[in-house]
Amino acid sequence: MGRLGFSTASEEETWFGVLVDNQDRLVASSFNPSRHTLNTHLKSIARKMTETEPKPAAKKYAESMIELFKGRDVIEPFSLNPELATAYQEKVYEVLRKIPRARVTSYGMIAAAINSGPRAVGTAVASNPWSLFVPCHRVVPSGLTVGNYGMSGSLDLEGSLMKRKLLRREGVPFRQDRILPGALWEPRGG
DNA sequence: TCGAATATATAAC
DNA sequence: GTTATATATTCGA
Repeated sequence: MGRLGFSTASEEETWFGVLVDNQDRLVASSFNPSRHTLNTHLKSIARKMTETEPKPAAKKYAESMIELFKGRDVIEPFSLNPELATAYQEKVYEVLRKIPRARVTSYGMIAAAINSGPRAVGTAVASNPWSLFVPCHRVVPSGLTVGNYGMSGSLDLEGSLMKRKLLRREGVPFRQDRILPGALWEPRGG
């Protein structure tokens, strides 16, 4: 692994940051209202990499994050650096990337699709390094509540509210605090 | 509502 | 290496 690049952008009182490798592949992305929390989080990820020397990075990813944050599609292609993912996590993330915009699926449905268990899927989804680019916010509990969302590592009410906001902006239909069943998307096997 | 089952990941030994 | 502990869950009673 060569040198890592780092880039941030800000919008709507939220900070967005990406780590990229020397081939411009995404190593990680994250966002948080607190710039400090965001930096701390990305730095802790960077420490896991074999080298962590910063370099000026492609700003386009941070800007893409803002597009995704606003619920829009991103045309700009991106590729992912898989170094941080285990084989099992890759299987889960492969499913996540297929979830269409404005749709959701559940931890259990993913588990069924890859012959695993829902709690295991939960831990994998929770450690998704590529916030927004790999849409882990589209995974919800089977009861179609919003469920949990960790922003830059922290699990709190803010996270849930953010998850709900992201889904609503994409066009996921809600009634009160429940997602309407029509938004449910079933992962096809493999 | 509550407890058990469940498949991973991680830390400690 | 191996074991213990913790999960962004689920299902049944």
